[in-house]
Amino acid sequence: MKRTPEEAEATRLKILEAAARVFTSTSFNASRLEDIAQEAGVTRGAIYWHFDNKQDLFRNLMQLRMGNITESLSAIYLSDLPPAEKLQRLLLESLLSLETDSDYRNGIRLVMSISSQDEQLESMQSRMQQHFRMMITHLESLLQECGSDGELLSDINVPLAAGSLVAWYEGIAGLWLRTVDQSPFSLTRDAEELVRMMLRGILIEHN
Amino acid sequence: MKRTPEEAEATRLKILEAAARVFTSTSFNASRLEDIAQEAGVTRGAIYWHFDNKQDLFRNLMQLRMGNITESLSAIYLSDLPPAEKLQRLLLESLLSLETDSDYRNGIRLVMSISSQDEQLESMQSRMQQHFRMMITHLESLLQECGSDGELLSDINVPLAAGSLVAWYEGIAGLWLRTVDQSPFSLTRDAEELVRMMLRGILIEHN
DNA sequence: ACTTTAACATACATGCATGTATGTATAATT
DNA sequence: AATTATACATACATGCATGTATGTTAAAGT
Repeated sequence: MKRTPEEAEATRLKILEAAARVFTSTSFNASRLEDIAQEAGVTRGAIYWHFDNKQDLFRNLMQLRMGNITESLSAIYLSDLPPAEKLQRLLLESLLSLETDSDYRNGIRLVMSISSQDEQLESMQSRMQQHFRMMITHLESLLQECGSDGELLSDINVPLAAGSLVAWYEGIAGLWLRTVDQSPFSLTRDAEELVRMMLRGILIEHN
Repeated sequence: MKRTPEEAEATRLKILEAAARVFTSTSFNASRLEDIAQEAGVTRGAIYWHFDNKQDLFRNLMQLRMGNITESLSAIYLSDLPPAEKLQRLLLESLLSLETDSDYRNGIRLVMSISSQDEQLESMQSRMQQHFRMMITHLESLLQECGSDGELLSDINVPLAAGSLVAWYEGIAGLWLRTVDQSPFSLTRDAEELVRMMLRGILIEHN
């Protein structure tokens, strides 16, 4: 039953994709390796061949998805738009991607799911903290640039505003992900207004 | 080993308090009834006497804490302050209570912990959804009143603003609860500024 | 005083998901 | 062509937390 390297890699990816579906459809603990294997069309033996254990599988999946997320965001971050526009686009894109990009959505869902989970995942927890701190830092420097451009309201505390923005985004994402079908708002329709409302408390408006 | 009704009620409360500590110190699944019993100074037998099972224990605890939370908030909500001030105080009090009131903090922690947990708690999940929808509805009517007072920025979509406020609060609370010791902000110091920043995008400012 | 029943403690049964050990077929190596 | 190592499948062992059944003590009823 030996496979070619390409076949092996294919089943590895199938397992990861199946894991993504199962993990995001429920919690880490409630996800049985048996279910993941079945979803991938293999047995648990295949999973234990490619990954050390359940936690390792989750870690690999997270690393993959978090990479995608930060990549798609840093594309905007590294562009040469004016900082105020960068900020607005960053928030807008993040919100819209939740509804339009199922990979991104499931990635975020995965990321948020470990917030208050088992301590088996505490290494992931600290990685997440690190991730969010980095996001806050990025937003801080963006806001700083906005300040240099005179786009910032006079009495804004930059680190506080950055933290508030990240928290706001997490909150919106969490609320929307929980409701999905019967959400109080549609992102494709309302994202722009949500961002405008939020930034109005931080940036100077000019139309 | 029969106890007086007072003694029995005392141990019931001891179990609930112990459950609160254990449940909030980790996840629902990772919390063993053995640990809770030990924390309460009883055995699992006592727990199974007072409660049907683990889920029932959690449900009773949630009901208790959610009652306290909504009670402390509706005190402000039902006061006869002008709506704009009510809104500001509601958000401010909610944030400050996180840091000052450990019962409230643990209640919120409990509430937020079931966001993406086992489907054993799906009845709790729907109750939570209901709870947050009610909060959104309350905020909507408050914002509506603000509108009647001419305190609302002209182009505000009230339901959207209400949802955004709830999401923002959840986000701040979640971020703060995860960090606790090394948080990017201190609530007692920064809550007022956070609220001002947030409401500036919704209400008309006058000083 | 005797019986009953409440409020637990203790002991036992059970399931269930994980992890491991072993089997097997096929690709790669010599 | 024979051997070896790979990529799994299958079978087995283990632990562990839940739930249940039974035992025990003391308060309440009669």
